[in-house]
Amino acid sequence: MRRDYNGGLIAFSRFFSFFATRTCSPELSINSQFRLLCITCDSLTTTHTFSQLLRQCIDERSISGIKNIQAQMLKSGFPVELSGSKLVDASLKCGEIGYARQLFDGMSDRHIVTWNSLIAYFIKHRRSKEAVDMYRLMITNKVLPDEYTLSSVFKAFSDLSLEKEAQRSHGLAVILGLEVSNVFVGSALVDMYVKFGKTREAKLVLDRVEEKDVVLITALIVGYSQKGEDTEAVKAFQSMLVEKVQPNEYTYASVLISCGNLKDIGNGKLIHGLMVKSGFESALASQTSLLTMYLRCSLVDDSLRVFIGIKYPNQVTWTSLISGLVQNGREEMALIEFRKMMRDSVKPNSFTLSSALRGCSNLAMFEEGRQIHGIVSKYGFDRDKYAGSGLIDLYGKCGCSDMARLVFDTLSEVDVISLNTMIYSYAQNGFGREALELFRRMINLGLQLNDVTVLSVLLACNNSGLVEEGCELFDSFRKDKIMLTNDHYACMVDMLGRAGRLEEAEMLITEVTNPDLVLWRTLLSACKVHRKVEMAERITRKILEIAPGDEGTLILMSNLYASTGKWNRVIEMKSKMKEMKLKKNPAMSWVEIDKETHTFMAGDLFSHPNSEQILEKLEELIKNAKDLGYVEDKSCVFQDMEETAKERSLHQHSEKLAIAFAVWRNVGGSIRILKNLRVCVDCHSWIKIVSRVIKREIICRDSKRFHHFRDGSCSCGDYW
DNA sequence: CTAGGGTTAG
Repeated sequence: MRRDYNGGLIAFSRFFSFFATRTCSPELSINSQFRLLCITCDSLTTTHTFSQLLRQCIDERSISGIKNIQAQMLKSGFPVELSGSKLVDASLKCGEIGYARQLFDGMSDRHIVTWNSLIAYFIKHRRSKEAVDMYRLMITNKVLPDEYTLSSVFKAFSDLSLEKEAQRSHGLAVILGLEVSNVFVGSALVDMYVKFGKTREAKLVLDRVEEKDVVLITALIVGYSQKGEDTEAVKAFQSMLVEKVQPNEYTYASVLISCGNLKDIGNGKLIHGLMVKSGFESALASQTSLLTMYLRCSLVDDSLRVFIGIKYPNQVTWTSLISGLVQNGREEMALIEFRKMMRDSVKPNSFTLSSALRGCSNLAMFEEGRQIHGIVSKYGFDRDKYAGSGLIDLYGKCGCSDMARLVFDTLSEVDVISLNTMIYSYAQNGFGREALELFRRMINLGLQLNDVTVLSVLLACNNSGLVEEGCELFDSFRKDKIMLTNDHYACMVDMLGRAGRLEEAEMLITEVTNPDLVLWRTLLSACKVHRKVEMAERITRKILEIAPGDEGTLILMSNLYASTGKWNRVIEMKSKMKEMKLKKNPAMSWVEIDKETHTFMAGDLFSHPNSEQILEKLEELIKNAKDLGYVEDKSCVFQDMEETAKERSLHQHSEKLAIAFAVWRNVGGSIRILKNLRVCVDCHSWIKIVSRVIKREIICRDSKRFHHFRDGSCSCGDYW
């Protein structure tokens, strides 16, 4: 019966639609068309007439058309309440919220659709506060929300963190039975609880929804994925397949991120296959997630293959690629891709910039980094905390803590991470007092410190010889029951060890439940500094029990024996290393000149195209230094050889070659050197004197910290 | 005439 009625209505409106398109011509104004139609139709069909005309107004975005129609309705005595919601809807679609609101306010009796349209409009334009206000007004007007109202208003609650009110409305959805019966309401609820971080609640809602669909389940997977409950995300995806719900591009986009987080390449590849099979391989967001997944699993080649297949990568895609490459130690390539992105006129955002900056700072590429700083300013991210932290990190790792501080002071919002980065910059560069002052400021601001904070302050004390302060802080951290990791202990062992308090350092290790290799090696290197052969041998036995033939340990012992003249033992160590087929990491230095990075290896005098000039300049610098009192320190040579050969080997250290090259190229400003190992005592005293000779600052970042050589002295105070 | 889910970061 009812179906017949509906069918009749549909047939009628089809007929009318035909009529309307014939009657309405673009030459006539909406006004005259309306009059025309009124003449040809009786009042019963007027509602349908309106629909046709309004649709045309929407197509033409003509708010005046809508106003005309309303005027005609009034004139012909047609009650506005009957068609009010259509007028409101048309106004909203023309982007005229003001007029829609005016209409709404003028109505004495409002249909629920009117309320829903307005709420939906506010949600769509992220005007959550107004959406909630409208919802509240609806309740006070005793209008009962329906499935449309509820499925949109929940987003506003999560946006505004209105948990209490959200719960009350959830209760309403339960009472109305909509939580179970309407999957739109269910998904909105799941999404809301997910945004509140309550995946458990979200799952409970999902379980109650009768007919689960792809959106509902995806909303939960997204929740798990974003909260780091990645195993749950993958499980939910699998059970979705079991229940024969087809995943779509949104689903793939989120579950793949979880596979990446888990480094679960097995499932990752499986899902990749599924994605191709179901035809979602060309959806950009899924492709981006796929790219991210391969990068997180360190499968750089696979990720590049995915990237090549992407026709129009957007900002997010590029950012994912650039940050992933940096994470995999492929900084140079990351920066090339960054340039390509800029060339393709894809705008960078703060994520992109902070990743590109991190690429620069890892390689201490000062010039390149400064150019990116220019881009940061150009796009207005100077005060942004993400881009800002990248800049602070860059300047810190290039030895300019002053510039890092300048950036830090312009940030619009200071948080734990930007503070950590700044403290760490000071720490690396040996500005312990400044680091501690910032740390105190952080405490005063009431910010919750984390493990990076702890490491940064301890490192600051360590690098500035503030042993007492360091111990006090460490004790206070222990007292405050702050989670201390092996890294924190290693820092303390290093600090105490360097200060010659070896027994205390060893005591500290016994406190650690699961001491790792690094911890013992740190102690061992302290033994080396203080030439405590017996203790070193005891520690070595301990290490070799955990890790037989550990490379670092054998090298350290070999060097210790060398510096105490026990050459027989040195040979013993070396043969042991040969047996294990271990080779020492070659010592390398890098220097960036005119945005080009030059690499130097210790003892390698010929591979650089300008070796001749470099050696000439080096000889000159050594002579100049000797005139001012430089004498080779042969304790830095760990091989038994003739005295002159020892001198020669010292002269071929990679940092000396790099500095000679930079001086020869006559670079302006400070000379910046990056080293993979730590700077030796001989080079350290040589560079000090050279900095006076050439009247130029030399900044050397070794594997552990910075040395600023200026006018014959070093910022580390000869303590490193 | 009104409704639900995604990808990048220090």
